[in-house]
Amino acid sequence: MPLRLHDTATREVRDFVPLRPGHAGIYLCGLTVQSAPHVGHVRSGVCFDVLRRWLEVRGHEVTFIRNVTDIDDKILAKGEEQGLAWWALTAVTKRQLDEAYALLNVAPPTYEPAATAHVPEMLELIGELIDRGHAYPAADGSGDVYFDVASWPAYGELTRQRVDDMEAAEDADPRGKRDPRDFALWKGAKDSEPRTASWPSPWGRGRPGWHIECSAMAGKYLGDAFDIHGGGVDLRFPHHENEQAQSRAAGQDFASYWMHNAWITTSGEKMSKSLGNSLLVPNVLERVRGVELRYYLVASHYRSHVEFSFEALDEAAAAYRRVEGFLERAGGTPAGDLPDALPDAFAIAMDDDLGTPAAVAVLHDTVRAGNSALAAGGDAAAEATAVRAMLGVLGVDPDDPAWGGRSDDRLTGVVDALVAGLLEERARARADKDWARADDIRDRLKAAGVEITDTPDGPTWST
RNA sequence: GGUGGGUUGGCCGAGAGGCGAGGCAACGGACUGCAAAUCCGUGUACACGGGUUCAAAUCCCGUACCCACCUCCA
Repeated sequence: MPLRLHDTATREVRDFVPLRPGHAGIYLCGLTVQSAPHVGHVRSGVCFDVLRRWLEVRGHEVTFIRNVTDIDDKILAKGEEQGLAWWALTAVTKRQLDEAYALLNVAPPTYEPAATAHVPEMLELIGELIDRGHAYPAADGSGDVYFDVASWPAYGELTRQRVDDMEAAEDADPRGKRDPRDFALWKGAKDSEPRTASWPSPWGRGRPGWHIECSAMAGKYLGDAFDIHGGGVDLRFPHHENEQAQSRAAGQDFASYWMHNAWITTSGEKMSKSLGNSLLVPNVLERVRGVELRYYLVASHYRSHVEFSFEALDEAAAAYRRVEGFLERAGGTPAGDLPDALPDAFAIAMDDDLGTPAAVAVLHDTVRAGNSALAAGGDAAAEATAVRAMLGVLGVDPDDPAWGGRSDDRLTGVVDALVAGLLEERARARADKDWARADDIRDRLKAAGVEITDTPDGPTWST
């Protein structure tokens, strides 16, 4: 059963055939580091982290590149607004982003190139496009360089749009463009902009356009042809269309597969800063743990719209705790990840364009089977191992050190001793049939966040 | 105007011609001193109107509503 992935370019789910057997190269458009990340931003990171994990299970060595856009109009504007140097703003925002990814157990990419560190590569690519007749410096002396859309007949193929049908942007400033649809490869510096935000080029000082960054960096780290290019759906046009046009016009094959994750909306609308701070990752994590948020994201398909709600988030957290509860009851499992322990149905679901919802259903089926075995007095080691293997693929294994593990062993020891004392007291009360006293102890522990579970082998507790 | 996606039970969320994914919640039963946890059981859901078919949530036609992109937004 081959792994099949949905390719936006062909609009179908097709077999994944890597350019080099046993290897997969992925380029994911990262974020523009101009503001703190919200839940929607990290969904992309989580979706492609799951893809990466699954490719690895399937025996591929994965080279995963995720860029950082650290120079653009908004960054300059925001920096000025906040009285910060633009590069100071991006440094702070980048740290927030790293933290958000870490809180959701999104593995760091193989390499994370920053746009500002790759200006020479971009200039080289722009020069190549000019030489080939697909780009031109603006005639108005602005120092801008544009891609010549009319010179590339395939333009529009990724999103299947005809150039003539496209609505020209109303606010498009034609400046030195030959056609309003031509887009900037290089933007000449303006006097109002800080000098640190421009670099020398054959066309005068300036800075790169957005699209050229990704073409240059993907080419540098993955080569002229690579397997998968990913990002959010909104990037299909113009960003990805433009990237593909540039790279192919420069003679590169570029991506074999295009994968796009869907949105998270709130109140039916796209998440944005105007909706307030409530959905920033650190704020959401005041309500649920990182692993629970990640479970919520992974439980729906990456190409499906998710309407974010705290109610749904709470439900997901409850479902996840059920799984955790099973693992605790089942006792320990052998260490290490065990792809061999993955149920077939789980693998089939994942092979079908990362069918995480069906995969999660298998997870729950296995948990129920394990719980049944335990309820019947048997052992559930096989189920527990399978569950942990599945959770590992989804990046939500509770024992993954990424979640921080036991916060403080000494403290845990202290609490354990205190709770043990109270449980002994309760056991005496129960033996005396002093139910009021027994229940009082249980209620007080519960109020403190300690849940008591009576088992045939005596009570256990968890937080 | 062009392009793409959607509308599934109280809620979330899969599926894509026949066999009721899974979760959360609810109700009944088992277990328990009572609970909790767990197990067992309980649902004739697929926007609307037509059509095709032995069979439609799934295909076709039409309608309504929603969303995204065509602006340097994951």
